[in-house]
Amino acid sequence: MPITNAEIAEVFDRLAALVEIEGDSPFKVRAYQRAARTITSLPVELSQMVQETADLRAVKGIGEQIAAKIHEIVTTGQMQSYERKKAALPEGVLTILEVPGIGPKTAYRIATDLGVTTVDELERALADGRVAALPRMGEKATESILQTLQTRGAKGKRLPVSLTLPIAEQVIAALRERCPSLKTLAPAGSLRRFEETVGDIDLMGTSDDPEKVLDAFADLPLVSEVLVHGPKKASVLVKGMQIDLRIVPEDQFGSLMQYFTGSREHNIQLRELAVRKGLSINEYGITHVDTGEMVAFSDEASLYSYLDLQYIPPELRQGLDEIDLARQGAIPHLIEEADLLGDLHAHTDQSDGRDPLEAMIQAARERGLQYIAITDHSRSSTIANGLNEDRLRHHVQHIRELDSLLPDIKVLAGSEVDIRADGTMDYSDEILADLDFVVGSVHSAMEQDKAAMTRRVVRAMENPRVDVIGHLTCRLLGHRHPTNADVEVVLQAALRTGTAVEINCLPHRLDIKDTHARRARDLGVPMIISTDSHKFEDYSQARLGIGIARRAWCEPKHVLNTLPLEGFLASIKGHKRR
DNA sequence: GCCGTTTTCGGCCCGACTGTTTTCAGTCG
Repeated sequence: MPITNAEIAEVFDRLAALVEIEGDSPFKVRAYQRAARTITSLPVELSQMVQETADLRAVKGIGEQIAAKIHEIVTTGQMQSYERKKAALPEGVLTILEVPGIGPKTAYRIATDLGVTTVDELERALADGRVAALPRMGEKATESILQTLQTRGAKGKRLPVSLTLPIAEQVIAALRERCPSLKTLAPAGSLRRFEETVGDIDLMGTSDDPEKVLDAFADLPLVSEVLVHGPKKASVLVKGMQIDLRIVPEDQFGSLMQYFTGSREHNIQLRELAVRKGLSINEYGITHVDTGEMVAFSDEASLYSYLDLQYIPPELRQGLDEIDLARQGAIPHLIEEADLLGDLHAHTDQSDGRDPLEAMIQAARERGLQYIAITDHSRSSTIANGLNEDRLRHHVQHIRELDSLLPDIKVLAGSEVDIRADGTMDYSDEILADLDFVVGSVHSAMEQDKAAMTRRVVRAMENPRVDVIGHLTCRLLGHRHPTNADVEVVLQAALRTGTAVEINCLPHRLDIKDTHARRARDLGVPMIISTDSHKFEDYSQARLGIGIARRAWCEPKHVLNTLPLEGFLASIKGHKRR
C-alpha cells in the first residue's frame, strides 16, 4: 500500500516542528511547512509521480533535498532524518505540541524539564502548578491551556463544511440583529474557499465603530466562551467551534477579505510578489515601501488588479500555480451553480428516499432544472429497500408516464445499481439496457484490498450500460475511510471506457474530492455533479459539489450536466463504447 | 531549504493578542 500525500505531508509538518525545536534556521522550518501544505493540495499522488520517475522539483516549494526525502519515504516507507531527529528529542514532545496554546518552545521545556510524555500527564502537570513554574509561563497561561484541553481536546477538530455553514449563518444573523451599525458581514477563510472541512470560522465585517461590534459579538447569547477580545479582533466559541471576527472601515474591506480568505500559502506568495514590486501587503491595504503611502481597497478585484493580476476566485487560492496563471491572464471562468441544467442522481420513497416521485420532480422543476434522472437503489441494497426486477419495471413505467405529461422537464428512468464484489452489476444487461441512465456504485464489501477494489470498479466501467460511477471512494467524512480503490487507475479506465465520474454533493460524502476532480479534469475524464438527493431539499446541496468542481479548476465544459438535454444525452451515448 | 523579468547568493510575509514582562517572547492565523 503506497504512502498517501496526506501521510507524507504529516511527516513534513512534524519534521518542521522538530527542526524548530532544535533551533535550526526558521527558513528551513518554513520550507518544510510550505512543502507539507503544498503536498496536501497536490492533484497527483507523490507515490504515483515517483513510480513514473516524474521530476518532483517541478512542484513549487520542492527542491533537491525535499525531493530526495520524498523519494526516500515513498520507496522505503521511512525518512531517516526525521526518525533520527525524533529519536534524539525527549519522548512526547510531538504529542504535547498538538495541544492548542503550546508551541515548540513550551513543548520542549515541558517534555525535558518535567519529563511529561502524554496528554494525561500534561493535564496533571498543568493542574499542580509544575508548568506554571517554567520560565515565561504563569497562572493565567496554564489555566487557559488547561481549559482548552478540557473543553476541546488535544487536537483541534475540523468539521465538514456543510455543518459549519449553518453555524456561520446563525452567528451572522444574530450579530446583525444586535448591531444595526454593522454594514457588511461575510465568512472568509477555509469556509469561503470551500475546503471540505473547516477548523474555525472567520467572519469579516465593516463598521464605523468596530469596538462596539466586537463587544456585541463577545456578548452574543450563542457564545459559550470568549477566547480573545481586543479592539480589532475577537475570538469566541460557539457550539465548540472557534469563531474569529475582524472589523474594519468600509474602504478597507477588500484588503481584509483577501487577507483572511487565504490560503496561508497563497497569501505568502502574494506578499512575496508584492515585496519584489516594492510593496507591502497587510490586512488594511498595500503600502509603497519607499514613500510609506498606503492604498486601501474596498473590493478584492481591485487589489489583485493593483498587483497586475487577474482576479483569483477564493476556491483557487491554494498556493499552487494560481498566481503565475493570474499574471498570464490564464485563470479560467469557473463553473457556477446556475450552469447545472440537470441532476442525475435522486432517490424516491420507492427505495430509501423520503419523498414520492411526484414531489421530487416538482422540486426539480421549481429549481429550473431541464432534466433529472430518478435512480433508486437496486435489488441487493436491501437495507435501502432496493427494487427487485418487478418493482423496477413498474417504477420505470410510472416514471415514463409522468414524464410524457411534462413538457418543461425530462425525467430519465434510471437506477443506482450496486457494483457487486466481483465487479458485475446487480441487474442483468437486458434490464440495464432498458434504463435511460445508470449510476454504478459500491455499497458493500468495502474492505476489499486495493487490487480487488480497483479491478471491481474498472470492470463496472467496462460494462457499456454504466454511464457514471457514483461516489467513487465511498468515504463518509469523519466516519468511514475511503475504499482502497486506486483512484489513478480508475480515472485512466474512465477515460478509456468513456465512463463519467460523479461528484457527489451529499455533505458527508463530497466524493470524489477536490484533488481527484482536478486530476480527472486534467486527464479529460467527464464529470457529472449530482446531489444524490434523498428528499427534495437535498437538491440545494449542489452548491457543495460546485465548490469541489471550482477547487478543481472546472469550467462548465468539464461537467456533462451543464449541457442542454439533447447534448447531454448525445454525450453520454457518444462517450461510451456500446 | 527554496528560489530568481533585480539575484546561482542572499534574501526569505505580516500582524494581533496575551501574559509575563519593564521591552518582548510565544503562539496563532
